[in-house]
Amino acid sequence: MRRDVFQAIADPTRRGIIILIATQAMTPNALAERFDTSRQAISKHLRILTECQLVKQEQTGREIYYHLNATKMKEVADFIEPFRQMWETKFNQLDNLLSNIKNNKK
Amino acid sequence: MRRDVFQAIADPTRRGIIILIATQAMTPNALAERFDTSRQAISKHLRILTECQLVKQEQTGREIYYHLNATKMKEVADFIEPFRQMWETKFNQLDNLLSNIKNNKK
DNA sequence: AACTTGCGAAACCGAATGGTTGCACGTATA
DNA sequence: TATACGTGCAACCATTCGGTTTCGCAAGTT
Repeated sequence: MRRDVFQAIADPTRRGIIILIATQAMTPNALAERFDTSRQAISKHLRILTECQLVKQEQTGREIYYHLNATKMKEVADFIEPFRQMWETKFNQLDNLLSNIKNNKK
Repeated sequence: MRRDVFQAIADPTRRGIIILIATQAMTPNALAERFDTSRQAISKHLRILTECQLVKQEQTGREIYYHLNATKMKEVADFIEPFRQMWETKFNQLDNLLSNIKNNKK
């Protein structure tokens, strides 16, 4: 099935998985211990993350280590980035407002 | 209902709405003309965007203009940002690899 | 060879999603 | 006042989602 990165990160458990494997690759069993769900449920999340290429598999023996493919995260960053100016200039406007109030009080 | 920004941007139509109203506030009717769905469907999307505070309403007469609240987008940026180094250093490694090959050929 | 371990896939289930149609209500206009 | 317009809301529907339980299979272990 055609998967979408935005849909993949919509689920909080999947965001948790992403954060966990960012620093170190992990197996489904190891991941399942960190969440309050079954291994199979984690496996389904990993399937979704794999389908949209947010995650890569690396099999060693009967264990499968899941790595993060951070490059794919760039798609989200590209969507967000155009709006960065908007919220940062908003803070600047607030700063200006505050400094104006400060100057008036003098 | 408790809404989540990540879930809000998971839908492509909602991302389209966000992009459209980023530059200029728009009414539901005006938005509906830009998509291949009914006005009511757009209205439901706007409700979801409003509930997670990605969007603000401004009523003038019988028209309601929807503005983007870009500040809320920062929540997504905060999640993405820690991974930026990972994909950027990956590009750097590729650059190093390429320059090494180039040097060896000399 | 028999057993255990780690894993994915399939079947099933309740809840949520995204869409539609029909309606109600306030606001402008004739 | 009667009519048209802009909008949100409720009811309904097919599909998807996230979870569980059960199973099959390959890889180690005894």
